[in-house]
Parts: sequence; structure tokens; C-alpha cells
Amino acid sequence: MEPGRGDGAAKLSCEIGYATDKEDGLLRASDVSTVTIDDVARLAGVSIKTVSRVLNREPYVRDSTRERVEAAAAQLDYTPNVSARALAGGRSYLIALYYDNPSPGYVGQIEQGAMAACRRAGHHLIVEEMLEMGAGVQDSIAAFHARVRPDGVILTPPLCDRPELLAALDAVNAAYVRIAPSWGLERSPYVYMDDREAAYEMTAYLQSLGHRDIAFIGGPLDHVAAARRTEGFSDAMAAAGLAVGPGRIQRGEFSFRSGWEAGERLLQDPQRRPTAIFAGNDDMALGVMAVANRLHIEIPRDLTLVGFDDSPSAQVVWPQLTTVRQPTAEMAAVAADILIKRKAADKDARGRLLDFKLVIRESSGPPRGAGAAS
Amino acid sequence: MEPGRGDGAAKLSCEIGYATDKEDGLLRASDVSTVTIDDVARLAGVSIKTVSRVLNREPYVRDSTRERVEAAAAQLDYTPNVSARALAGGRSYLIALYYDNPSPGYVGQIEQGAMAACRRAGHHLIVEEMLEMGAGVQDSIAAFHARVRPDGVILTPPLCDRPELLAALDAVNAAYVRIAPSWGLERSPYVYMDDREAAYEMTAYLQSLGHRDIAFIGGPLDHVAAARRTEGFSDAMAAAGLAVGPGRIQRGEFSFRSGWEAGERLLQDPQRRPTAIFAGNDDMALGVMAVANRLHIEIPRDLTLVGFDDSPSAQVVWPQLTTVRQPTAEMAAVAADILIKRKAADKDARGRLLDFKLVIRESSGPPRGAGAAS
DNA sequence: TTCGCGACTGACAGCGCTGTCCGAGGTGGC
DNA sequence: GCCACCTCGGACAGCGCTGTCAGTCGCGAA
Repeated sequence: MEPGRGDGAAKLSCEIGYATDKEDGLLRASDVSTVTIDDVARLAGVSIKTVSRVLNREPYVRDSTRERVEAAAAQLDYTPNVSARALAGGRSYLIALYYDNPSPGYVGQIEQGAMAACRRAGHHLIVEEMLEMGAGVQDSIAAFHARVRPDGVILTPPLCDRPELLAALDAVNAAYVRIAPSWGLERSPYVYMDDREAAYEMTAYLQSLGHRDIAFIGGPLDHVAAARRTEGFSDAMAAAGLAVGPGRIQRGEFSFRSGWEAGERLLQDPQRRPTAIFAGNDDMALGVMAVANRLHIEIPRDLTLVGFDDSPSAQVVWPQLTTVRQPTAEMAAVAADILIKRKAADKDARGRLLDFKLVIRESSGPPRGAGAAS
Repeated sequence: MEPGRGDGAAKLSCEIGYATDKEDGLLRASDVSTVTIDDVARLAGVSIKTVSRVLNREPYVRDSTRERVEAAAAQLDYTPNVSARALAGGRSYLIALYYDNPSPGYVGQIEQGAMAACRRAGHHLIVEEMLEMGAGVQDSIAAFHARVRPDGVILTPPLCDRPELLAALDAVNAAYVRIAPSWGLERSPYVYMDDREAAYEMTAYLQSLGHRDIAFIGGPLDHVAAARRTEGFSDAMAAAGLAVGPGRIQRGEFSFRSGWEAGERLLQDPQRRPTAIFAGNDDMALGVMAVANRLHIEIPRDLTLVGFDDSPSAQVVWPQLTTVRQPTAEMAAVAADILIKRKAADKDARGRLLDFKLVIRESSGPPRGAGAAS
């Protein structure tokens, strides 16, 4: 059935043979003869098991032996086969990334961070989109883990807050790390950043520019990170002794449209416009920007506008958006590392805090008519 | 070392046991006792091999037997283990997706399409970012294939046009499908859409709105799809008997910045502005939009602006961008299907053509002062 | 009735690797 | 100088599944 699968000949492992079949229409199977662990063992003059020990960094291998084995492996370009390892040992060398549907830019960042960490450790990333809700999730998770047995799972928000999902993972006894979870911090290791502090700093930055009448557009009520951003804004205003006027804190849904609507409420009346608007995420900031364009309010001359996330779109508008860069990729990398090392956060907490960064671009400036910044 | 790995007890497969170890700091290993193929065989009263036959849809299984096995499998929630299958049979049930660095939105779409196709077929998607160039690629591809042995590889543009990469894949005899390749169409199956036709139709749409002085911003010279878009534009203008004035075809790099620059050249002189600009991709269209905003040119009243790609940002600006939707996800799904079925495109060609779609949004309208459309 | 053939099923041997267990040396203490 | 102990290396049995091959059964043809 499979053409070109040499039977006895396949034993002559060392040589690299290219399959010669060119059967029309049939995709070539990858039946290049492989170098196996006992090729390495033979070349190094040791037993298979010793090679395995070197590979797995087990103790009790003489340095000289270790080096000989490593040299042999390098010479043959030997790489252990993941399936065989998974089958024999407990580990699959696969890390799964689950996501539902946050912005593609966000997921992309997460993916890259996780992938980098995996690559460093000889693991691989396998991506799963979890769309269905409710009971279906349990089944598909159970099935996935029975099939693949990933060494660990990375959960992105808002997925990482769904209780059925966590329950399903617990049921198959999977190791998982959550990124920026909103609750149940005791349930698993997690990685996060300080949203409150970031919002606080951004607000302080606006104040340092000379703004006193600053509006904030928050996110969904059930979104803990969003709440903490609002908190940071309020705290910073209070700390500076600045009043937050009525209607100066709007609620949005983290969408362009909701940002637009909040922007209209804030900017409609020329008499009551704030000099700066701090949107709880970039998408909403872009909504505000669209309103401003329509009303011929020039940014940053007439209005300072800042966002949060540093999404790709933030650089693809004019003026480019001042925003907060989340350490998204790093968070994913740390999460992957935790899973690969099979150790929860090294010391004290199970949560790992990473740093954000203010990204000052062109959409922010001193308020109109202000002299130098305070 | 591994706690809780019952030795003899592990044979009592049917029951689901949750590991009880709660060793502090140590992530739980997934050592839930598994239901294996011989549990199913026992329950169905057949041999392991027969279960395997049913699983793999092999012929020569009596219908009644098949049903009994399927019932048993369903009752036990049995799912075959991928690693074991990979080790024993030739197939890994893993499809790899290689990408370098196109826009995250694009990759996200590709991923989703490929993932959906994989899921339908009981496969999984494993994502690899190929950053390094040159010789490094060869090694890392060889290593990856030795480790993972994916059943097939999906190559996205512009990756799919790199000869060293194709050579490396050929060397390990991997099956791959390319998405929108620019050259070497005979080297592998591929999936694509008709960029020329899409650009032609978009141009015709602009003409139908009443535009006669239309400018086009093309892409990089070596980008075949870009060239075909330019071609479609030119052909449509010629077909309508419309002249393309000097400087009306600009070249960009598919980036926001290059769109901006082209936009400045096109819009700087109020006397010589086109009534419509067709940008070769959305990012460049957004660059033009930024220039227009700055110059207080109102879209679509003073200028019609359209893009190509339907990237996520296209909806996150105001006015929302009229553009061409590429069947990105479908292309990836088709690519995955080809690899899973292990058959090149069914009949005639190795290339599979998919349909695009014009997405009319708010950035396009009749030229200023025009009455009804022609 | 016997033969032959196609339909169907099962025993068996691995795939490439790791965990377990055991045994051979070497080392140091008394 | 002997034994206990530590250090290191190898034999062996699978992990869970599939390919191969050798059957067994039933049924129409000879």
C-alpha cells in the first residue's frame, strides 16, 4: 500500500536515502530512512541506554562518555523522535495553547512567545481553538488529551476564566498555566501584569503633560483586568488631587464600536470636552479617534488620546497611538517555561508578575494653550 | 520518580482514576489511567487488530462487527493515542504550519482554517515560526521533521517562495502544500486565489461608481500577487477606455508607512488629486487614510479609498474600508485537507483556485459632484 | 462432495525510545 | 584487607498502536 517502504533495507539506518517513488498525484510520504538512537550508540561505542541517559541529562554518566555520545549524535545529526519518547516515557514534548477569540494580534504575540520558549527546550507548540461552550468543551478536552497528552497547556484570557474548562483540565489531570486570569488564582500557576499600576502610570504621564480634565473609558464589568485599569486611573487622579467630573468615566466593551460611542458622549458637546481621553484598550481608543476625526478635533493638538495594549493597529493609524505595551510574548514564554520545567513558580507565589511599558507615540501632548508641562 | 504511577494497577484500564498526589510545587503529570485499544477490544469481544481496522476504516470488517466495536469505543470514550499511532504506522496525525512574519491577522486566519480542517479529520496543528534564513533553515527543518514527522506542512507566503526552504523539505521528503506561491508551481500542490481578477473587479466597481481618475498603489516588485493586482487594475482601466495618468500607479511595500508616502505623493497637490485611490493592500490604504485625515480630505466625500485583504484593521478605522476579502481561512483548510487525504489536487491541476469577495463598506462612494452612478 | 476464493479475523513482531532492575567496577572506612 | 557503599553501564520489557501474514469461515462453482 505504502510504496517505497523498504522492509529490510530500512535497517541500514545511517545513510540518508531519498525515496525514489514519484507516483503521480500521491503525495510523498516521509520515508527517508532515519537515524535512530542505536546508530548513535554504535558510533559512540556505548549502549542505547547510555545514549538515552545523555539525552535526558540523567546523572551517573562519565563526562568523557557523555562527550563521546554527544559527538556521535552531532555527527549523525541525530534528533530523538517525539512520538517514541512520548510513548515510552511520560512526556510528549508538546505544549498546547488554547485560545478562543481575542484579537488576532494578541494571540499571535502569545504564540510567538510560547513558541520561542518551546524551541529553546526542544518542545513544540500545538494550537487549539476552543470555540464551543458548555459540555462540548469537556469532551473535546478529554479527547484531545487522550490523543495528544501534551506536557502542559497554556490558557489565554478570557478562556482561562471559564470554570468548565478548568474543570475539564483538572479531570484529565493536565498541567496548565493561565495568563492573566481573573479569579481562582489558587487553582494553577499563572502569569500576569499589574494593570492597575500601568493605568496609574499612564494617568500620571497625562498629568505630567499638564492635563487636569481627563476622561477614562473602562471595559466590561466582569473583566478583572479592566476593573483594575479603571482603579489605577481613579487612584492616580485622586493621588494628584484632581477631580473626576461626572460622566468622565465611561464604560465600554473593549470594541471599536463601544469606543466610538463613548467617544461621542465625551466629545459631542464642545463646551464640555476633556483635554485627554484614556481608553482602556486600543480598539476603543481607535473608536474615539474616528469620532475625533469626524468632528475635526485634531489629535494631539485639541485632544490627547491614549490606549492600552499596544495592539498592531495602534501603529497603523495617524497619529500613532500612545499606549501601554503588555509583555504578552514574555508572559507566554514564562508560562511555557513553567510547564516545561514542570515546576510551579520557583519560590513564593504561583503567580509570576511581568513588567509593562509605556509606549509614548504621537497621539499625546500637552493640552492646548498649556505652556511647559507642570 | 514519577509519583502515583501505579505499576500493576495501571492495567486496570477501564476505570478512570484521578491521581491523588498533590506534591507541592510540582505540576501534576497527566497520569490518569487511560483506556487503551485492548479495553475496547475486550469489551467488543474482538481482537485488538480488528479494533484498529475499524479505527482506520480498513475494508474487510463485517458491518455488525464494526458496529459492535464502535459502540464499545463510544461507551469507553476511547480515543487512539497519536504518539502510538505515529510510532507504529507511518502517520503522525500532525500537520505543521510554517510561517515567517506576515501580518498577525493573516496568520491567524490561516491558522483557524487549517485547524478546522485538522479537527474534522482528527489531526492536530503544530505551528512553527521560521525566522532564520539561509543554512540554519535546512537544519532546523531537518531536525523538526526527524522529531515530529508531521504528515504534511502548510507554507504561507512569503515563506512558500524561499527556495532553501523548499529544498530542505524535499530533502526530508516532506509533503507540503503552498498557499499563494509566486513561482515553481510544479514543485508542489498549492492553493491560490485570482488576484488579477479581484483587482479587476474592484476597479470595475470604482468605475461603476463614476470614478474616472483612479490611482493605484502596488506592492513590492518580487511579490507576484502584488504584480497581478496591478495588472488587474491596468486591464480594467484599459477595458473601460480610461487613461491612467502619469504617477497614477505608485509603488509601495505593503506597509502603512509606504502607503502614507504614496498617499502624500498622490494627494499633496490639490489640483491633481485622483477621485479614487485603490491600495494594493489594507495597510497601505490605512496609510493613505492617515494622510487624508491630516489634509482634511474627507472620505468618501472628497476621496474614495479602497484596499485589499480585509485585514482586521479595515474595520477598526473610520470610515470602515471597502476592500477585497481573500478566502484565507478556506485556503488553509483546503491545504490541510490535501495533506490529510495525501492526495494532490483531485483531478487536473495541482493548484486549487478559491473565490474572493468584494466587501463594500463606507470608504467608497461616487465622486464629488457626480450625479447618479453611470 | 470438494475445491477455491474472497471475506473476515487474529497472532505476532516491532516502531524508537525510556524506566526498572541488576551487576560490574571503583572507593573509602575501619 | 575486607566489606559496604557509591558510581556507572547494559539487558530487558514494554508504552499503544499498526503492518504482515497466516489463518478460519462461508459459499458458489466444478
